[in-house]
Amino acid sequence: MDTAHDMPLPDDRTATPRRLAALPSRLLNLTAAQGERMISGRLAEADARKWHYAVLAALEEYGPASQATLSRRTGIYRSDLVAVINELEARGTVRRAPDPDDRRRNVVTLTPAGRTQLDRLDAVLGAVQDDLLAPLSGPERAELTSLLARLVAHHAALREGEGAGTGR
Amino acid sequence: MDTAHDMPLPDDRTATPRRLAALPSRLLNLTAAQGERMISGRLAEADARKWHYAVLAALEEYGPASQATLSRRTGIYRSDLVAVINELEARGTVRRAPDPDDRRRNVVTLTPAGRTQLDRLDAVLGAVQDDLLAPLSGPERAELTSLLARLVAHHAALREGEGAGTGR
DNA sequence: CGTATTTCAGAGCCACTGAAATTC
DNA sequence: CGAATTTCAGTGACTCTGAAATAC
Repeated sequence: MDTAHDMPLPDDRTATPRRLAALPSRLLNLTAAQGERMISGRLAEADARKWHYAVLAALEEYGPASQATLSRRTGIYRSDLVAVINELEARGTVRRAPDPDDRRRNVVTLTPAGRTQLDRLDAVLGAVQDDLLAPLSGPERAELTSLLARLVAHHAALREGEGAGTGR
Repeated sequence: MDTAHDMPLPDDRTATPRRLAALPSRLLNLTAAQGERMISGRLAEADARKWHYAVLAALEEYGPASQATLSRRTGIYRSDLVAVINELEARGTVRRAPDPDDRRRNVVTLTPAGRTQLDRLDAVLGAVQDDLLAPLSGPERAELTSLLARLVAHHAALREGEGAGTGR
């Protein structure tokens, strides 16, 4: 028997083609998009965007840093980071000041309000991860995270070392 | 001991904050983005985009269909599907004709050239999946795919059953 | 009438490029 | 001089909204 499902409706007009249904890159896209939707929604309620969290987290862990360093640590493009810092500064969660040791740079510093906000966002993001991974058990979540982390590390390493040889 | 690694360089200015490093939603984003980059690059060499593959695959599996049906099966927005069908039609891989039974509709049909192109794209996409999942063993790839598929199914089901409010 | 389909016009976000001005 | 930093201006892809025209 293969009708013993309580799945709602494998309607013919909404059925997903087999080639697409099992395509890892597609599943990654869909889950990532779902996460994005949840996160931007829930963060908007806290007057924040996901980049805010990344910057605040980097500042909390490593202390004050230049924008270029923050860009490398968060993966946000230097160009786009400018706007993010503007927003954070406007909310009073970071301070931006010229670096006296190297006058090309700004030093970005976490404020007490920023620390508080980071805690708030930690809670929000934690809840979202929970909703996102709801159908998975604890060990399964750990397994998924570990597999993804390995993929990220692998491709990050490739990006690093593409100076001379193949050029892809 | 924690120096027994052959990882290249945990440089201080490029180090990823712990909060970000283990965040599932972030790992999903990064891997999905990596896949996107690879796919759009490799597909461009075959004069295609990923939506092309989705539409061709749907047509191959279920036969001719209206654009609305294709939209439901591929997840492409009705609005955006128009351009995709235009592109496919221009390449001779699909045919679009008014449906005599329901004159609101177009019937989109796969051409022989479309079938050939689908085979080509199958090969390209297969190779990309392989590169994307390179660091994982066979069973690990299957595990990842299965976990992701469960997440997708779960959230898709949630989206279905929210009828009352929005009217969709 | 309400509903479905195709289509266009456009908003918003994101990743990314390019270049200018400044400073090292 | 070359290189790094901040900043702005802008492109292209993708998701999604809204509305019009047509037909059920």
